[in-house]
Amino acid sequence: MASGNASNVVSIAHLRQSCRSCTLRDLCLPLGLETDDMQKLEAIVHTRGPIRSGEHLFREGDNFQALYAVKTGALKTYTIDNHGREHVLGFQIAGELVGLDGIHSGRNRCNAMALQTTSVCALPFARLEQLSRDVPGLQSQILRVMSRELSASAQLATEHSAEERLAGFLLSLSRRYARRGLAPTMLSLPMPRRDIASHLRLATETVSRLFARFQEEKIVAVRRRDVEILDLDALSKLGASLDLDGDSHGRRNPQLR
Amino acid sequence: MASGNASNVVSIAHLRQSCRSCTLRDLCLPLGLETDDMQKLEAIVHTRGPIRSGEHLFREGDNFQALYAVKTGALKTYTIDNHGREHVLGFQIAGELVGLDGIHSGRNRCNAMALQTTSVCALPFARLEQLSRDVPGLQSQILRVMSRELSASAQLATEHSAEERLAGFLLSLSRRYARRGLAPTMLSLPMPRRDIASHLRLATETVSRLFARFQEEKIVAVRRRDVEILDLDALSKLGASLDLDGDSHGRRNPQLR
DNA sequence: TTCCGCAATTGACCTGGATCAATTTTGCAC
DNA sequence: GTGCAAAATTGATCCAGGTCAATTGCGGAA
Repeated sequence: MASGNASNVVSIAHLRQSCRSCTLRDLCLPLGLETDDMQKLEAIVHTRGPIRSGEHLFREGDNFQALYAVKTGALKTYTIDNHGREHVLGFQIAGELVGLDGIHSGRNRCNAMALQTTSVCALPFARLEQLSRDVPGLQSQILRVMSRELSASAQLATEHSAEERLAGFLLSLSRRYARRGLAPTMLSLPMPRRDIASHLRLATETVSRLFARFQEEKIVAVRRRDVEILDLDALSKLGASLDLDGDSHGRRNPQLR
Repeated sequence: MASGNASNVVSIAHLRQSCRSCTLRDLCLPLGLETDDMQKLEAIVHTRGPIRSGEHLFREGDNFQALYAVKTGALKTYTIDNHGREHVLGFQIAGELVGLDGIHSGRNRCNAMALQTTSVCALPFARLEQLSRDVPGLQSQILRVMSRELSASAQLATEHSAEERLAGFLLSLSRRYARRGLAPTMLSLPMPRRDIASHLRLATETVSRLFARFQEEKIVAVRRRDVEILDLDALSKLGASLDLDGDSHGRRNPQLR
């Protein structure tokens, strides 16, 4: 809590940034809103952070109060089942939303932990719901985001080989990095192998071995958490049967237009 | 199309039923709406059916027009990946909603096929969205339903043994049957083993063997598609680490709250 | 009633990925 | 720097669940 260290140049300026001037406005909820609607949204949003690596934004069972949009950094969400096993549900990077699964029960359904120093915008849900009555664009945007999450999650629940899942995961990350303007081929993974493995239902050793194999095959260059995608086509081929972004990128049913 | 056969006494009366008098009104979207709000909802809903076993309600890639609420019968949703493999995403029985995943892209993201003779209510999405601006209860209900789906899907995407998954699946079905007033211990499965297996990422043989084992252990009595739950406690123990209904039935974090 | 064909079961075997067990590598506190 | 603990890799072995192959129901058609 005390001081911002060197790696924590999260720029307090950033934290005060409004939706209108936010660099994430095209990724985040306000996407497509008019300027004055965005102003209304700003009125209910407040920034929270920095949350340091390992700290929690919220925990399973907490009262569900708000959705959170990641501004900088990255989170993982996970649950602990009643055998004490951790299950990583997903990762969210800048511009992405967490907490949607808490709406139903009024309690958070998972834990959200920072993987790096992270700041978020809190969107108090009651007010957001209220506001979305007056701002149709906001209502549909919320529904769209949830719908996309739903497709993505359903995809992840399907049966695929370890190779397909890791390839799909890298492709998903690549697209999400690209969306926020980063190089789609130079991934700097915010999470340890353990978490990737848990998310993909694999052992960490398997993830490690797959990275080694992909590297062997000149598909990626891996150096710990830095992954460079060398052969996007090859990777796409391996991961094509999975669409973890619900984004229909590949237009996979060309006959149906 | 020609004639309603014996098993198809879906009673045309049912099909004309309005939301206000629908036996499913407490399961379905109108849950918690005032009578006059329900009337508004009725105005946009129209019944469709019967859809016979094996026929499709919609297909992947179709223009997304409407959500559907199952009135009678049962559906499965599935995708075909680009290796031609089928993945069963889920099943929906009376009172449950299909099609939510199509909102985002404006196209249906999966195929919906009847497992039995089935009738549904179509809820044209554009109108539903419109209406939910005037009817706050409807808006929150939609969000709640999506949120619950999201938790459930995330759960299914986690790593669990074959045993845990099948137990969780039976428990989920049991609760869903109970919700609509059927005996929670006498399940009449609308789907073949193949589909259960695909949904749970197992081989049909594994499902079969697990049923045999559960029967061996006097946890269930299985006769083809009829499953009687004999020992709910034992089954709950096996499936407890999975919450496929996003329903927090077990209140599994007693220390919180 | 028998015949057909699919659904389900059962058994024998195999394998992808898990588990167990060492090393390396790296980041960090001092 | 040096020491230490966590993260990652690599190798050897194991096993849950898949695959392959019969066999056995069972419901419908004629």
